[in-house]
Amino acid sequence: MAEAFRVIAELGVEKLSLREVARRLGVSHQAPYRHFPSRDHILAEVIARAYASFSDHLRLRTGSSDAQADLESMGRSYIAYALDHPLQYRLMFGTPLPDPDRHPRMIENAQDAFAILRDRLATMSLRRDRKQPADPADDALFIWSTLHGLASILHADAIHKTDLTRRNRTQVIDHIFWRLGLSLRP
Amino acid sequence: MAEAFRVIAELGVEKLSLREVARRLGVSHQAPYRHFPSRDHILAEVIARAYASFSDHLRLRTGSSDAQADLESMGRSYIAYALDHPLQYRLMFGTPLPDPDRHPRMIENAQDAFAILRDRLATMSLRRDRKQPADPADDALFIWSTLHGLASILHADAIHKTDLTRRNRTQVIDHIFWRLGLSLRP
DNA sequence: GCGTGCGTGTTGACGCTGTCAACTTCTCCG
DNA sequence: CGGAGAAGTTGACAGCGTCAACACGCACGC
Repeated sequence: MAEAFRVIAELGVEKLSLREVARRLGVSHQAPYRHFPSRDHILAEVIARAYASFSDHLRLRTGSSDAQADLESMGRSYIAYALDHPLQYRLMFGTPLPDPDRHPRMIENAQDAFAILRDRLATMSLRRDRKQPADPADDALFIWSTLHGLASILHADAIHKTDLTRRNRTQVIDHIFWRLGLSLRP
Repeated sequence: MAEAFRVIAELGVEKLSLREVARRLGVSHQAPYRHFPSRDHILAEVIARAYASFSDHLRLRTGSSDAQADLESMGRSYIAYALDHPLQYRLMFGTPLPDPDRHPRMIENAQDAFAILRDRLATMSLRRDRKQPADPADDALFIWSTLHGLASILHADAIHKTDLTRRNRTQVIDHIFWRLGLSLRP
C-alpha cells in the first residue's frame, strides 16, 4: 500500500501499475495479486485510506464555543487538509473513482467524512437559530460546496497557472470565508 | 474526434484508446496517429472543445437588468450546463488533465471560460455597490467556488449514492442560490 | 506530360500493462 | 509427521501506446 501511494505521488494516479509496485519492492509481478484482486482494488484501498485520514483530520479539530468561529475553524481545517495533502485530496475528489459498487469500503469512508461535516454543521445551525425552518443538511451542502469548490480551484491553480497564481492565496481564502460568514449570519 | 468522444461516453475516459477509435472507424490502428501526435493530444482536444462549448453556453445566456437576478441567472446557467452535459463537465473539472504545458489550447479555452464568469461578475459587483473595496475577482472566485462545488457534488452524487439522492435536488439547489444571494447582498 | 513530394493509410514490431494458470516454497497446526 | 493453505514465482495472452518502414494517390512545378 505504501509503495503504491509512493508511485502515485511520483508518477500520478494513471501511471499506477501493479508491476511497478512489485518491481520497486523487489518481488515478482504477480506477488501483489496475492493481496489484492485487481489494480482497482489497490487504488480503491488507497482512496479509502485517504478518506479515513481526512475524517480523522476533521475530527481532531478543536471546536469553538461560538458558532460562527466554529464554522470558520471547521472550514479552515477543511482547506488546510486540501492544501497540506493535495495528493490525497485529488484522489478523493479529482479522480474518476473506480467503480463504486465494487468497492463499498471506499464509499463508506467517503460518506463518513461527509457525515462529520453535516453533523457538525447541523448542530451549529441549531445553536445559531433554534427556529430555523430550513433543513440544516441544506446548509451543510452549501458550505461543503463552497469549501470543495475553493479547494478544487486552489488545486487546479497549482497545476495550470491561471492568473490567480500571482494573487495572494490567503487573501482570496479570507475573502471567501468572509462571504461565507455573511451568508449564514441570521 | 466525434468517435473519441463517443468512446469516452460509453466506456469512460480511462478506457479511451486510439486503437478502439480506429477500430470503430474501420481504419488501421495507426491511422489516428496521422492526425494527433499522441493519445493525450486527442484527449486534450476533446477537453478543449468541452471548454469552448461551456463558454458558448455561458455567453448565450440572456442577461438580466437586475444585478441579483443576473447573478442567479448566470449561476443557474452554470449548473444547468453541468447537469445537462455531465460528461463534458467531468472531463473539464473531474479528470486529471493531460500535462497542461503541452496543450496550451486546452488551457486557453479554460481560462476563457473563467474570464466570462469573472468579467460578468465584476461588472455586476460594480453595479451593485460602486464603492465596494474588495477586488471583484475575489467575489468571482467565491461564486465560482460555490457553483463548482455544487456541480461536483451533484455529479459525485449521481455516481455513488450518498443520502442526498433521495432529497429533492431542486430544493437543495434553490437553497444554495438563496444562501449565495444572502452573502452578496450589500 | 511527367515526375515528385506529401498527406494519408497500412503492416509489423517493441515494451509496457492487467490478468489467468500452473508450479514451487514455506509455515503452521492437527 | 503430514497435509493444507498462504505466499511467491514463472510463463503466457491480449490489449495498449508508440516507432519504423512501406504503399497509395493526388496536386503541383518543370
